[in-house]
Amino acid sequence: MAYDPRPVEPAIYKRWLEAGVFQPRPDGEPYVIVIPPPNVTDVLHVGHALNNVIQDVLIRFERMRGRAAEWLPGTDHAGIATQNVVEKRLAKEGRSRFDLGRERFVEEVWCFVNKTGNTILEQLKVIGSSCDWSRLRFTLDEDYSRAVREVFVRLWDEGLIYRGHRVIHWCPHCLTALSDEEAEHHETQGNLYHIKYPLEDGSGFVTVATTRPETMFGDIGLVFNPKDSRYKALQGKRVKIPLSGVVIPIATDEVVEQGFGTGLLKVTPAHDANDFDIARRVWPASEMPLVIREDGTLGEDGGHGGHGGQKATAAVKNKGGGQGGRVPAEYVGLDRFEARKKIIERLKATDLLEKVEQHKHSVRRCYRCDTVVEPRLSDQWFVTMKPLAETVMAGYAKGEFHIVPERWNATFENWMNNIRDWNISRQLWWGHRIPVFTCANGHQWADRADPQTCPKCAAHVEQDPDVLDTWFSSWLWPFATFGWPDDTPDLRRFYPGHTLVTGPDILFFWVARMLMSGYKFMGQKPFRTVYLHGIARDTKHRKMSKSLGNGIDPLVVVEKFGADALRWTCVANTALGADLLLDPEDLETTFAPGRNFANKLWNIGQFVLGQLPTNVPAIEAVDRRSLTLADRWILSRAQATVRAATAAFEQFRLDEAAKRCFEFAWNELADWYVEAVKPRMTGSEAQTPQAVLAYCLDLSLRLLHPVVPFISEELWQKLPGRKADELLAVARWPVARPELEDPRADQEFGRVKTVIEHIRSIRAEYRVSPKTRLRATIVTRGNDKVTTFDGERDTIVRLAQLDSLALDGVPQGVGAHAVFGDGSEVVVALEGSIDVQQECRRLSDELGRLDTQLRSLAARLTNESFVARAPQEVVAKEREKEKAWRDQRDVLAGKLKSLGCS
RNA sequence: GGGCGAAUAGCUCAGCGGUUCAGAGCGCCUGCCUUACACGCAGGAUGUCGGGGGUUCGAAUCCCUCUUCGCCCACCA
Repeated sequence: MAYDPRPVEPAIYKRWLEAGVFQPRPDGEPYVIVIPPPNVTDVLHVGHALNNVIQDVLIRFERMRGRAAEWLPGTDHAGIATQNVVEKRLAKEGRSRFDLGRERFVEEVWCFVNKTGNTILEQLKVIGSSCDWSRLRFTLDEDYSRAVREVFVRLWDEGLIYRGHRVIHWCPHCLTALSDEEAEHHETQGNLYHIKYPLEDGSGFVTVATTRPETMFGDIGLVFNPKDSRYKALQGKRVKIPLSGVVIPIATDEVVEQGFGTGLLKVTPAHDANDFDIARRVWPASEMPLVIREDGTLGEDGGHGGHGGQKATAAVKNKGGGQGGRVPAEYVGLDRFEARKKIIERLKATDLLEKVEQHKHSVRRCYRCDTVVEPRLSDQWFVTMKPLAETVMAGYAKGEFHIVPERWNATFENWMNNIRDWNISRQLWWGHRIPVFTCANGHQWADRADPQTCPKCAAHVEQDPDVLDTWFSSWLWPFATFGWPDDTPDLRRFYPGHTLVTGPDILFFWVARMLMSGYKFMGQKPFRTVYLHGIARDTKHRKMSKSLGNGIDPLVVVEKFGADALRWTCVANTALGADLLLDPEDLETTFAPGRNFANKLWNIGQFVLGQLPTNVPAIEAVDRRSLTLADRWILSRAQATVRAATAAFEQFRLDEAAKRCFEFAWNELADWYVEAVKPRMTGSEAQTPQAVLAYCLDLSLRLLHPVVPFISEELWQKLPGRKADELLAVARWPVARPELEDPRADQEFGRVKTVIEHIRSIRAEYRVSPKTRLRATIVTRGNDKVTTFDGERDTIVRLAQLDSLALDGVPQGVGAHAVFGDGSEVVVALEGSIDVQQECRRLSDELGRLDTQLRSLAARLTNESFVARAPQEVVAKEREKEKAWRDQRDVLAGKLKSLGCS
């Protein structure tokens, strides 16, 4: 019967919850991880699974090592994302948020969040996440909101928050401003349109290259590089914007690259950050007309940037007459991309389009809805980031925290050292409302409370309508979750945390900013280690995403293969920081290894448990003299495994730790020890192997528990002597016992394995049925002591399926030979079925292989530089090897001769 | 334009600062339902470690360079 995780996993999880083992023990040194809070509306995808499995492995490892393990869970209100989800639902009913109004809309969102917000948390439980659910947080919790507000007010009072009038990224779909980080770069194949701007004086035209012709109604001038001799004559002249006829000046500016396009640049200050800077240098008094509305259509709606601050001057003369006539009527209301097409057609028709070139460039898109972002002049709240970043970098330089893998250092440093101010206002309704108040008399301040009247003049006050960027609340996660700004016991105990586990995609969004807020408000780092894991991708290396439809539903995987299998794949297939590649087309290949391993463990458990009496002696109570070579070998391997696995976990090499434990359980314990020990399991001699088996199974389960917690717990429960309330989840992590380390046993049992493998190999080579028992003889030489094999004679007989094994006798009749060690031989009697020709070929192939190796070894050893410069122990080892091989070769050669091979 | 990463068996990848490192899983071939396990057991085959150069006694492993992919950053009109 194969192991079925389906009934086991939920039951085990329930037991953990009931026992309260996920809450940190009251004593002991804390180990703290704060979860990257998933969006409340999220449903679990593989990315979450990977992220949370890694955290769970680390937290379970440290919990077993006796730390007070605190894994703080929670969710993020995710302003834009959540608002979008609810708006989409409203849209299905033909309604918009404007129909509801702000208050009712926010109620609607709360309603939705309260109903569906726990979905992902329940899913995290399904995959085994051992979060401290008693400390669950949400970024819109009352306490948490207080922290957000406190931070805002403090920054405001320090003058680190300011109103900026500048070109920001605007999403025409989400209808909000975005930060630089939220506008993702996408390399795009576009066009460079060469457009003719007629000179005002009718003396011809100049050509300007642009990728965004639809912005031209917002042009306030053209510039060329002062060094550009081609255009000297244009200085001071004016041109007409095609299709609108608005007259704009020509000037010079250093930033214009002569080699790009025509060397003439159209300046659209309200829709291009670079042009904004140019305009302020060249035409400081100029108006900056907005010609694309908030929704992405052409027209002049004023909007957030409508009050430009500067008045129109003579530099811009509106030929069409009248205010607001910059965009010709036929384009007003057209979507920007339609407008682009139409404009190009018209330009072509009026012979004002000189040419169109293909042009690859980076287009920014909204990280939430993928809409092409519109640069737009606007008034927004910004945080001055430089001082915050500098504090972090001072701590970073002192090594107060570090990033693994290290290769992210450069990226992190580069971003921090070139930090730009953070646009924190969003034109949304869902989120923390910006606590800035303005009275009728123009007094403005940030407030912890909601004032009704102005403290200075008692006038009526109004609160800023916008909300804060979601990340302005999540950047406080490591301390706001523990009660800050109050000085709580939790905060004192759990700050700073230890390991922050996340993907590199939110290094800037979240990690860097948490560091800044941590240093700023807590006076020190929020965590010691930032562990950046890979990203879940499909086999074509594409990020898994809903839109591509290449995702894998972790719950389907759990249903088909079990949570342990899912976890196994996440852990074993991702080397430190490497991406996790999964094939959505072939779940079997992707997840079967974990399921198979769980099944193997289950069966090892079935066997071992079946052998154990209720009172198994502890391993330390076993008389050392009763240990056989096989016992000593597996016990020694166990110690090596403990050391290797512990070290690997400590270094975040989860894949290595998992694989090492896998090898111990499967390849060493099951494949060799269990098979070797079977004959000893009956009778009075059974006590020792029982103790060894119990010890090895217990050890394997402990070591594997962080990775496959369910099956390990299930089996561990069944070990004899378990008290009813004992749980593996809080059992002690094994420590290597030096007294059980036995390098000699490693070596000697290694020889036993070699002999068995040789015999098996010979059997296969000569196609001897497994049913046929064979007779074999071992002739030892050199260090290959006959006593070694004598002690394990039964093992060899059993595992090589022999009839009898002679030691140091004279091999009878004809047989197949294998040489090993210091020229020792194993001879398998094969009267009748042996083919001398075949045997000759086998042996001479072997001899050939040996000769080749020997030659290269000899070359190395006769190389004086090698002997002189290589480390002594390397040379000594090579010498030993050479001697053994030489002996083997001599024996082989002798055999060939005696067989009469040519 | 700058930075980073990847190129190793048919596939997905290990190989953690050099001398049994040429590996694992899956797939493939040959035998096996050997009373824990066919989600298994045993035995096999497959790679000029992307190309070129260099350092060294010795290089998938370090340095340089080229090619191909991917990612991040940038005021690529």
